[in-house]
Amino acid sequence: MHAADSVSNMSVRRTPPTGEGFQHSSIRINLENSDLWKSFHNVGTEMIITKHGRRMFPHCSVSLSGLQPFANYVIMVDMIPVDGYKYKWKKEQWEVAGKAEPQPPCRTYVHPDSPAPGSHWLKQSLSFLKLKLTNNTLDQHGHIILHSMHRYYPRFHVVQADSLYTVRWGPFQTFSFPETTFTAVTAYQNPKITKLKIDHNPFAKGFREGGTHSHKRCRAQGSPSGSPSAKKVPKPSHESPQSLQKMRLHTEKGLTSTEQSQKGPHFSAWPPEQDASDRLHAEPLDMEYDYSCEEQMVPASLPYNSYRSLEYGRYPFPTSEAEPAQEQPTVHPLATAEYTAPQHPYHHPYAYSNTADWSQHPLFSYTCW
DNA sequence: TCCTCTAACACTTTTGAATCGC
DNA sequence: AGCGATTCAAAAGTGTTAGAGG
Repeated sequence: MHAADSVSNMSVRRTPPTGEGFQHSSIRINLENSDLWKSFHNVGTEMIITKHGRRMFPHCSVSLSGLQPFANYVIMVDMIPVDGYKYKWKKEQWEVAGKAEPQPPCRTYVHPDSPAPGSHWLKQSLSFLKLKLTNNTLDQHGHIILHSMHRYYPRFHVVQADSLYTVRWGPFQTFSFPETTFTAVTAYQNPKITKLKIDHNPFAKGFREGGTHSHKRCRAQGSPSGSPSAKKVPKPSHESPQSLQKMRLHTEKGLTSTEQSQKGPHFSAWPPEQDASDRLHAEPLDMEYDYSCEEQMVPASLPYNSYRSLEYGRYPFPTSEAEPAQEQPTVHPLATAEYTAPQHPYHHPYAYSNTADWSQHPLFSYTCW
């Protein structure tokens, strides 16, 4: 594993630059194992989802900086559909197979250490190893529910809050990484992904190293991925420190997708807004390219809005929340004038009356409660 | 026929309790 | 008595496969 030496870094352009209500204005988030993610992304990351829940591999691991040491934070992750399509694996590539299924209940995984002071989060990287994905829409274990053959990306939320119950009042920031996009599957489709997983995932050693029944069986039956002594996949040449440094950090707060696309070529591909035909294959992350991570605004998650907008509409934002942040330092940043996406109004779920309701909200599931 | 999903399999890793020594 | 290191068994996790089901 090369987690420590590979970091995808993300900075946050805070708005406004001053104001006590935005104390975490310099929050930065790094994807710890970004090299591994990129290796998978270059092939077309697939994540197994099962009825009882399956961990992600690679798993989400990030490090934070810029937090206030004595302020409490809650760190959360949810999964956002990349687009409105479902896919199928055909002739060694992904093809669009129609419109996406209606979105399952949206759940958020809360990091088990939450809430914790900034000093705690700054000490070491955060691992979301225990986050599990399921295709069971009736799941009661709090796993994140996804549709098979659909594409998603994880979204990280850093919320300044003293408890899970005050999260809804805390200012928060949202981050995502382009290389973490994946296709949810119930069985691996791309043999290259299988090979990568076997090479990197310690739990798959039994399949990597020879001598086991499974391997002999796989090999005897000509499984394309069942090679017990699978060769180590050479590290992509683009993983040099120099190329990593080229990954300019960029976050755009309060930009519409159109505005984002005008900021640079990489924004046309992230957040995922492009035509599905552009994404049929794995999207190699060209390191020479100014590929970057940006803050993925919660309300700007357009692919999800068709599903969520109705829900948000049920919980109108208090009028006072829409005041400029400078005047109301404690107001939610997404409700500030800086947030210019009126066509996709984001309403903080003030009106959620219980955790069951919250669990259906992207930021308020009971996953880890 | 094709595609997707599930359960079982054999193996490794992780976890936590028990034990030991200082 | 308290603490840390070590050991060991159980639990949890892995990808592959055959077969079921739509």
